[in-house]
Amino acid sequence: MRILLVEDEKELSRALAKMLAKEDYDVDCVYDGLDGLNFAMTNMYDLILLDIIMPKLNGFEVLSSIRAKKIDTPVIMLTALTSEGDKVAGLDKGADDYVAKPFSYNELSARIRAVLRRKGKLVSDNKLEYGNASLDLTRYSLATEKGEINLTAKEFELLRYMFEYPSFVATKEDLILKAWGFNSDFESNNLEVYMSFLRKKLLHLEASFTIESVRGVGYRLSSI
Amino acid sequence: MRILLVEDEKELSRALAKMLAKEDYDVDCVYDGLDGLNFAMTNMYDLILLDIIMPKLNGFEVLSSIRAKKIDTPVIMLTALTSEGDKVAGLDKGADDYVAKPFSYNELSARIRAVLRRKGKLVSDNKLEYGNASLDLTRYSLATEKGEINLTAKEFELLRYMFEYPSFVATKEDLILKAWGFNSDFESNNLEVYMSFLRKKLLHLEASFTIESVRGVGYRLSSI
DNA sequence: AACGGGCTTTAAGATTATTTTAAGATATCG
DNA sequence: CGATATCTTAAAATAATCTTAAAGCCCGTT
Repeated sequence: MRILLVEDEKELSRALAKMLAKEDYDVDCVYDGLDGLNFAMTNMYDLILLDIIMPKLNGFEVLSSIRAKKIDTPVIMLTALTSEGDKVAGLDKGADDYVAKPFSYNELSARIRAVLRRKGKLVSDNKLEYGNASLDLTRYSLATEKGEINLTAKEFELLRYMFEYPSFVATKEDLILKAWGFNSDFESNNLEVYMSFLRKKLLHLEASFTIESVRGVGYRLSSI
Repeated sequence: MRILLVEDEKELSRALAKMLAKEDYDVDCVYDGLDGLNFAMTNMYDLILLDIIMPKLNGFEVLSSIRAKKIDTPVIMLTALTSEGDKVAGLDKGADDYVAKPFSYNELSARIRAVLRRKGKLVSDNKLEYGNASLDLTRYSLATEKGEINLTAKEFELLRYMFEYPSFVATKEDLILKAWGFNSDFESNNLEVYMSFLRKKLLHLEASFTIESVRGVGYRLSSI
């Protein structure tokens, strides 16, 4: 999941980014409202974390602008303001949730999952869905109406990435990066072997979709 | 997309050009403000990356001059100056964004996309449109109201180039360069074969335009 | 320290999609 | 009408990907 973090306190920003990365979110950080607005406009994020008190444009202004442009990316406001009035103002302008500083990381994490779930990006607290299948992020398993099957670590990372960005072609580079990490100058056909494993499991579960290969580029999910 | 890079530090320039090329931008490099201004005046770029501290004319001067001539190509200023004052000055003079050195490549890349999108050069983050068709850069596919069809790597590169510069005649040399790379002294009719493939797919999708051939020169998109 | 089980990697041959070649058909221009 | 350029199609060549089996590795257990 891609998260845009708009927060002018650099230290807090860095700490949050690190923790979010640890939970496998892909995070972009910007440090003022104007950049926040510009980045939000690319419409490529699954969630925006938006501070209120910031230079140039405050969080409320950013929120109003992006909603005015019909960008419906979910937004969680982060703020030191604790009054109920401000909270209501934010929700009125189209925020999806509101977290008062100081907050615990666990609280933020839970609220992020809650919002993603409400917006249909996550199914239940820790599941991703595509077609008739559901990928359980806590159990490393994949299920359809035909049953549940366990995935190995590599299978899981690969499928998870494709489930998170189901409309994209996942490039081979990105997939290798996700499952094997940085300097994996793969001259082997390992990725292909794993795609074969996954396809076999999808077939076995009678999934309503397949993994298509896009020659020279990567793989994509595609409904049958 | 065509980018003009005006940057006097040759090493940085070369590194940036390489990375931008990897993301399929067409980059022209110049190394001082005067050349920057001259090239910008051709009005053929989708974006200008403009250093501030440069020989002959500095970035602010270049920017003022091109805006005075009603050239509205988007401009992103690149600079070592970190003061807010300079940033504001640049934005006041008509810059569209401002990136402080040192910057990460990801940041620049995201800002470029944000600017192109704001300026209407990109439809959403990763689609190009022409007539009733939309070329999805993340899916390597082409869609109209009749459906979606997958493109092979070569088909995609060729059509992408024509979608990016729809008002121009794409010369055969440029198209071959894009799809096959440098030393492709093509004596074959490969390009024509691919144009035939593409026309067949456009017909199948009931596209509102065709690929016209311009005898002796190349091809152009043309509404029916 | 040896064993076993599951996961991961390697390797090789089979398969398939893409790309290239080639040749005849069709169009354009002076 | 020739001469030249382009179009279309099918078949051949190429290169990417698939699949399978076996080998290697890691980790917990004995």
